[in-house]
Amino acid sequence: MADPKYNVIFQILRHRIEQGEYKFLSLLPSENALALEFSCTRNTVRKALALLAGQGHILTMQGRGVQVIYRRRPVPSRPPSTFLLGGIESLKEAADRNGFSLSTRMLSLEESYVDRELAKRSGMAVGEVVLRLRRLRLLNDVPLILDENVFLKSIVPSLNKTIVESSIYAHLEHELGVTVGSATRTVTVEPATEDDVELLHLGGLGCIVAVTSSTFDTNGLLFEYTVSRHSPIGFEFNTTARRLPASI
Amino acid sequence: MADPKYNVIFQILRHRIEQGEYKFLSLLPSENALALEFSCTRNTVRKALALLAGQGHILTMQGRGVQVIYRRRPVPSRPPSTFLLGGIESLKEAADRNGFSLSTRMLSLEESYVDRELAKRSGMAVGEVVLRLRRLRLLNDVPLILDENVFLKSIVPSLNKTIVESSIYAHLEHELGVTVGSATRTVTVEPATEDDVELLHLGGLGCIVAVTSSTFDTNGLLFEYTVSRHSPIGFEFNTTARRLPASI
DNA sequence: CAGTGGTCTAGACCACGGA
DNA sequence: CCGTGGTCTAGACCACTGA
Repeated sequence: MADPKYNVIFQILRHRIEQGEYKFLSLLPSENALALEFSCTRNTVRKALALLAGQGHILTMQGRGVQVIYRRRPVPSRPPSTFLLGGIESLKEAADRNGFSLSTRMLSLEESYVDRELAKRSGMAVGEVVLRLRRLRLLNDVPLILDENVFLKSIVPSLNKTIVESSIYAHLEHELGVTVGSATRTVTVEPATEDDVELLHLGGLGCIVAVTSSTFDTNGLLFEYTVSRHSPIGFEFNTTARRLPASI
Repeated sequence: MADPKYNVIFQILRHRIEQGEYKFLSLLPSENALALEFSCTRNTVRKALALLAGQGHILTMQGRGVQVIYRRRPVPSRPPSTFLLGGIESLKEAADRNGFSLSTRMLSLEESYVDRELAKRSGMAVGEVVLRLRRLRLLNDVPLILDENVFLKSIVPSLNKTIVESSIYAHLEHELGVTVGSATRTVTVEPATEDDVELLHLGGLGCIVAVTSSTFDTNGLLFEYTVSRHSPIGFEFNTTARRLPASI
């Protein structure tokens, strides 16, 4: 099964919602009707609906129906977030999807070890051999993000300028066969350092947004720890919250 | 069914993980074993596991098992986020849970209408009658958040200083019978205004974190629009991302 | 009352991983 | 090969909404 049925249904329904076929505040066809249309059981439809709810596209109401709560957003002035929709998407993918040009400049690349301090922050074991990488990322030629990546050398044995300035994630996925399983992220705001001021376009603001991220591959190995220092200019992070038991 | 079985299982498993009974990087019992333990089917266990995965506590690996990826976090210096875990939690609840004192000072409260500009931002209809409210919120007596709430008057007919300075959400839920269905939030960073500088403890930083939020009740009515201006001092926002199809 | 979404069971088949 | 998680079906019963 290349693409699960619930995922196909999810894509179709999302498309209908985003194209306005199902309008803001209107009700979707009932679960039974959708099950009939897609020749599947209610359970399968419900999984597709759960995905839509997770994106903040719909709201299910017991006894009444499923309401569309998606509103078209104004076109963003830069990719709204590296991490849209609770999913996992690389910055390059996000830029492509929104029609922005992304370029990357490698600042440094070196082999190193995990010390106690990094171990505490990242969750990696003390003494692990890692590659440390610093990159400057420009959106539409404006330097907006300073990335500091740490990769486990056992997973990512080597990197070079070419890989690092195109897309590391494409390299990981296609060349190394690494796929991301889960990532936990923390967003904080910090005073800009001299490096930040020198390298990033901060628009006069003396702070940056730090997105710190620990990433597990699908084998359950914590292989990446990254701190992305974002210029606050145009930074946007979107998320949807809902009452807990509705997320099934 | 007061509390669904999958939710009970979820709570139990989460407790075991957070107490270290199931350790970081170890495997959970198999789904079949858990189904046996809790006298239910695999499907029900899987719903509980989906909730744990949604919190970044576990990572499921096909053919291998379910790995614990939860790490104990250092005690935060203030409640890490109003909106932990993709769920919905009021600031008061978050403060209580983390043992922080929260106090609130009402700055203004007035009746108003939704104009075109607010309609565009919030998604409310032009001309709706609303209550507009400004509050200063202090954590451990430090003024850290400036809240600007807009409530639909048809849902929240009246407010007063007492309600507004204790917990609006408790009032909504217990007195008015309003429950939250879904909320979409956007996090941005903005230059501090004069008001911000005067009212908030900014620690010398010239910016604030704006968390903008549109909230639907369980009847599918967009009844609240809020902009919370947070001091960047200690601001922290946590989230978990995972490959999409795993969220079922 | 009929129709909606919410929960749960029983059982099937598949894809993947490791011994 | 067996055990793991991933998908899906068929059908049941419940809780809630609105006519």
